[in-house]
Amino acid sequence: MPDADGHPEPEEMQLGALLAALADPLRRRVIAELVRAEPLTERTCVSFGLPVSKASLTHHFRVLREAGLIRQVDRGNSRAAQLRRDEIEARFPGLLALVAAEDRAL
Amino acid sequence: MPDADGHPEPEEMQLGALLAALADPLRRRVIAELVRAEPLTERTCVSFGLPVSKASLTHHFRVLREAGLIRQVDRGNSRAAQLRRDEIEARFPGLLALVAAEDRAL
DNA sequence: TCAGAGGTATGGTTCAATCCTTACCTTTGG
DNA sequence: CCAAAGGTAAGGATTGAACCATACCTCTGA
Repeated sequence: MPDADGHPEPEEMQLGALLAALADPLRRRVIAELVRAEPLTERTCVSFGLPVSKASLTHHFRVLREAGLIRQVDRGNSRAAQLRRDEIEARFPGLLALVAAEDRAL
Repeated sequence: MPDADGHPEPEEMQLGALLAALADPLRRRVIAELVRAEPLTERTCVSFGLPVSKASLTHHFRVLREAGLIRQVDRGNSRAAQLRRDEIEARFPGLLALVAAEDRAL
């Protein structure tokens, strides 16, 4: 069962949900940046500078979280988003590399 | 430019379109079967036994074709669908393996 | 020649994704 | 204490995806 914040366990991750999450260009941009960053990088939603409202940000990050791509942890003032790199790589090897390899010019 | 039937050239394939096409479980089922089959296997739309109408079949196979996943060639009586295995593998290595590795119990 | 199989096109419905605005909560930091 | 920042929730508009029924086209094969 996913935890209270909707993080699925690795064995609960669904390929369909991951692909659907990554089909959106904004969400793919977030994941691509995290893949290219240092392994344990933590970022706030706002820090990606996506051209949408705060409410839409919440939506997109929920999709990423519930698919299992990111983990969001409470940091008091904010919620830090972190790529679940190793867990994804173990279950769906090569997936993150595909996203990272995409042309940066979206 | 895609040809008259909407087949994109390898360099025209968009990761977003491929992921969106593969996000649908029926379409993923088609691709998974083709990946597991003999390399040059040709199948008709109907042969996959998908639980949708003929009109919906046309829709799904168009999505697969326009994303670049399959090639549909005229065989007179019918149109044969063939996986564009090598072209996809060259441009998005590992993508097909992910689909093929998914649990067969959809 | 013509019935049937494989596909496509059209028109229309339904449902979900995306997006926004507004309002509100929590924590930090002055 | 209180303003500002990060984030969520609720409500509503818009768009597109998926689906079906029907009609139609083309080719095969009896």
